[in-house]
Amino acid sequence: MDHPLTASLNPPQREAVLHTEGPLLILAGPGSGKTRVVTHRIAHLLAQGVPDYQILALTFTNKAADEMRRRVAELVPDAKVWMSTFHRFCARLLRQYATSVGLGENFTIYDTDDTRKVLRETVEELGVDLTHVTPERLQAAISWAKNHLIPPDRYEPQAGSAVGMIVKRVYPAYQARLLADSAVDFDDLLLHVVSLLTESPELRRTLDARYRYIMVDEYQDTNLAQYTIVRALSVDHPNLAVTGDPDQSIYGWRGANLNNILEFEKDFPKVQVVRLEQNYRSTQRILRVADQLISHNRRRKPKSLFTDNQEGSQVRLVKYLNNRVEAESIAARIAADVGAGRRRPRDFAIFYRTNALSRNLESALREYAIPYQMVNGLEFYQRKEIKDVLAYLHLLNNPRDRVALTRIINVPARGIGKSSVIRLAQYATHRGKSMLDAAREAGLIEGLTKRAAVAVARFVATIDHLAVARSGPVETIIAAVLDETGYRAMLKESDDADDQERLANVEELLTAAREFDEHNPGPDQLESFLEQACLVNDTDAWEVDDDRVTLMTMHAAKGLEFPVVFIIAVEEGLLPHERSREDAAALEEERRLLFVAITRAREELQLSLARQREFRGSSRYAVPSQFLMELPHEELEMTERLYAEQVRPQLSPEGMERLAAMQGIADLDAVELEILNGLAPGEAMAAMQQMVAEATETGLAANREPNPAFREGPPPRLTTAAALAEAETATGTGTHPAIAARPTTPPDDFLQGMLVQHPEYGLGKILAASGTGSKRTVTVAFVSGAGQKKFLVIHSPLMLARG
DNA sequence: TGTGAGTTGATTTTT
DNA sequence: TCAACTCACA
Repeated sequence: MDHPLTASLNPPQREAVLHTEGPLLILAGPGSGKTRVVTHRIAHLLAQGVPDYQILALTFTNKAADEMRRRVAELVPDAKVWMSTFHRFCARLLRQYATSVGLGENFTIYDTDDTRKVLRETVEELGVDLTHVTPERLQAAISWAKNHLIPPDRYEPQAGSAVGMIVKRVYPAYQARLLADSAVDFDDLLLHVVSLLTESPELRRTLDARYRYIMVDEYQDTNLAQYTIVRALSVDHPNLAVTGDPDQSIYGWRGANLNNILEFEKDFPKVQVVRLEQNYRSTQRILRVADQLISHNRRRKPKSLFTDNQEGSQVRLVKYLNNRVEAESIAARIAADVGAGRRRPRDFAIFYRTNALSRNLESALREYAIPYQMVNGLEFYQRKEIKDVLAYLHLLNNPRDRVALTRIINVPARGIGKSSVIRLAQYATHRGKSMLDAAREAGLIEGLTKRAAVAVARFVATIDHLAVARSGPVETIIAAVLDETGYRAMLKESDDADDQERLANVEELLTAAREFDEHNPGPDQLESFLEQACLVNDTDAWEVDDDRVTLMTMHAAKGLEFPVVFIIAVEEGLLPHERSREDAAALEEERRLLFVAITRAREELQLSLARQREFRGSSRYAVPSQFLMELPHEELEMTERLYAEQVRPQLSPEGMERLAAMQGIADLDAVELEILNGLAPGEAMAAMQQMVAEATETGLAANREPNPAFREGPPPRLTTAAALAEAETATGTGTHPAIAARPTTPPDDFLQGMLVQHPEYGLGKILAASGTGSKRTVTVAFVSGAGQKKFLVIHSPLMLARG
C-alpha cells in the first residue's frame, strides 16, 4: 500500500522518513527539503504507533523548533512531541534534578551580561591583574573549557598562555560563585546534564528508555557536551536520527565539533546514511557558484548538489566606490523592483558578516522608505528596564541570586550606594550567606552607616512582602513588583522621554506575562517564565509574514531562504574575518559561512564589496576577499560602480498599487501617478509618505485633492544624503524638499497618539509625550522600521501629520 | 550618595 | 562610532 505521507517525497527523502529503527544519518545539502523529511518522519513514527512522548526533537534555535512544531502540527494536529532547543531541554531536565548537581531547587540562568558581571567580580576578589586580557577573552576561554567538558579542577593551560594561566585561577572561583548563587551560565545547562547522565547510570537508563526516538537538527553544530548528551540517551535505544551538512557548520567558535558529524558512522557502525542532494531552492547558476566555492574546503564530505530548477541569471559581483554607494545602490535597486511591481519587499534579504555593517543599509533603506526588519539590535529582554523588573522576579524565585540582588537593591534609588553594597557582599562572602540573608542582618554589619542599614532593612521587607505572592500568576507578581518597589512610579514621574518608553516596555512585559499565564495555568510558574525569558534570542523576533526587507548577519540566515539575496562587504578582514585568517580551520569555517549565505538565494544573488570602507569611524581601503577568486568567473557578472546607482523606474500601475498598499494608501489618481513617475525613487517614496499623511488628515484615502506638494512641479532631484543635507541647510526647514513647508506647530500641540512626519524616518506615531514648551519631548514609533526615537520637539524636524 | 562630563578602549558570529 | 567606565563635584 502506498503511504500518503511519502507520496510527495523523492526516493532518498522517502528512505529517510521510513527508516525508524536504528541510527540514521541524513546528510542534507542546502534547500534539499530537510525540514520536510524531519517533520514527515515524526508523522510517520506517530502513524506507526509510537507514543508522542517517546519522540524528542532537538534544535539549536527556538526559531527552528517553532518551525518544526508548526509543520508537524500541519501533518498531525494533536501530537505532543517534545521539540525544543538543547538548552531548553536541559533546563527542563535540570530543574528536576537541580539538587544532585549542587544547585538550589530554583536556579537562575545567567545570561552573557550577568556572567560577565560575575566574572568581573571574581577577578576583582582574586586580585587578578587583567591589564592584557579582556573579561570577554576570559569568558570565551571558560566557555571553551566547558564546551569541551573540562571542569575547573582539571583545567590545564597551554604552555606559555597568559590567558590560560589566568583562567586556571579564575575558572574555579567563578564556578564556585555560580553554585553559591544557585545559578548557571548557558554552558552549565549542558554541562550539568552531562554530569547527571554520567554520574547516575540509573537516570541515564530511565531517560534513554523514555526518549526512544531522538532527532537532532543541524548536527554539524553540536559541541562535545551536546554530543555526549545525545549519545548517552541513545545507548539502549539507538534510534538516533541526525540531520546536518558539514558544509554548513558555522559555529566552531562556539565549540561545535565538525568531527561529530564526520565520524558519526564510526560512532554508530550500523548507521543508515541518506544523502539529500537535490536542491529545490536555487537556480543552477547560484548552486554552481556555491558548489565551486565550497569545493575549496578540505575537511568535508564531498557531495554533488544538483537541481532541476532554471538556469537563472548570472550572479552579480559589484565593486562600489565606498560603503555609502553600496548601501544606496542596493536600496535603489530594491526600490526599483518594488516600484515596478516585480518584487515585494519581503523577497529581499541583505546579509553581512558583522552587525556593525548594517548602519548604512538602514539609513539608505529609510531614505527610500522601504520597510525593513533587522534581526538583532537591542532585544526586548536585554533592555535595562526589562532586566530590572526581571531581576526582582529572579530574586523572588532564587533568593541566592546575587547578580539580581545587586542589580536592583538600589533601583529605584533607596540610598544604598556602591560602598554599602560592597560591604554587604563582603559580609555575605565571609559568612557564607546569601546577599539577601546578609541584608537581613544589616544592623550588625560593620562599616554600614545607620542610614544605609535602615534602607537595606526596608528593602528586605519589600522583598519579603513580595515573596508572599510568589506562587501566583506571573502577571500579578510583576504588577506587585512595579507597585510596591516604586519602579513604576519612578518611571511615571520622570520627565525623560526615554523613561516613558521604558514604561511602555514594562507594560509590554506585563502583557507577555499575561499571555504566558494563559498558556501555563496553575501555581508556581515563575521559574518557567524566567527560563523562557532567558533563553529567547534575537532571531526569534523575526517575522516571516511581514512584508519587509530582511537585514541579518550571515549566521542568523541559516535555515532561511529568499528570492533575492545581497551579500555585502565581501572583503578581506571582514569576510574571512580578521581573526580567522591565520588558522586554516577557521578559514574553512568562513568559507562555509559564505556558502551558507549564497545558498539562501532562490533566484537572484549579488555579492558586493567597496573600494573604501568606513569602519570604526575611520575609512580604509578594502581588499577583495580571497573567496571571490575561488568563484567560477563565467557565472559572474562583474561591474564597478563609482557613484550611487540611479535607478529610475517607470512605475507600472501594478507596482504603484503595491507601493501604495505598502504605504497604507487605498488608491492613487492618475495625476499623482504621473508625478511620481517623474521623481527619483527616493523622492517618490518620500512623496508617498506625504500622501499617507494627507490621507490621514482628511480621513479619506480616496477622493482627495491632488497633493499641493506636487502641483508646482517636481522638486530638485537629490539622491545622496550629502545632497539632502545640503538642501536641508539651504532651505532651513530641515524637511525633505519633496514635502511642502508648513507653518510651525507649537511644541505643546504634539500629543500622545498623534501621527507625525519626519524627513528621514518617515511617518510615525507619538507613543509618549512629556514636558512643555521648549522642553517638550516626544517618543515616536516609525512605520519605516526605524523603530522608536525620542525628540526634543523644538529642535526636531517633526511635523504633525494631522491637525 | 548621586550625577554628569569626559575619557578610554574595543568591536564576530549566539544558546 | 559608541558604550561603558572613571573621576570629580554637588
